[in-house]
Amino acid sequence: MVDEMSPVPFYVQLADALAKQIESGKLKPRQPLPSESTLQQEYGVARGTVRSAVRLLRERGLVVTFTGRGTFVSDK
Amino acid sequence: MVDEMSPVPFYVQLADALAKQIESGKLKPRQPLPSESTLQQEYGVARGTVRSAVRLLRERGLVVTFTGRGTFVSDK
DNA sequence: GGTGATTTGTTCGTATGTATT
DNA sequence: TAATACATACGAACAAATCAC
Repeated sequence: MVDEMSPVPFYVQLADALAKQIESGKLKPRQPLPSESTLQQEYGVARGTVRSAVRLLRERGLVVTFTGRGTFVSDK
Repeated sequence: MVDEMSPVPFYVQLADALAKQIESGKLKPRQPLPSESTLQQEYGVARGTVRSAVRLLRERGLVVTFTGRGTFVSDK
């Protein structure tokens, strides 16, 4: 879930949470992230918020996304 | 782009620019306007500003808007 | 090959909050 | 106070690509 009281935007909180899972090895290279719909439900946010978070991860080079397939942890 | 120094609000400048393209025939009846997101980037303004501009055009009967599809130049 | 479900991509609709003028 | 402008966040509809069967 996301911290409603934090001044940090939800999409940044979510991006940070996912980045942590990637850096800790919980999500490994080439492995898929949960789908947008799954992340929506797990974190209790709207799809647009999930997409903003994933966009950040993409901009940081942590993940790559393919239409119709999903988003995957980048190779290092 | 929009003129930061002008006393005219951004959304009015943008509406005028689009109206000009419609009246000049550069944007023809039934043709779609650029999306809100495209106009944001092209003119360097926020989405709310784009929406205010398009609202003006709608009030003038120059365009019609459909959810999930876009905004189109009105038939005359 | 075909159909339906899943997943991401794109678009507009709406509401709230903040800052500035 | 009111108008402008930006950012965030929700929802809805539709499209394109892929997958499962």
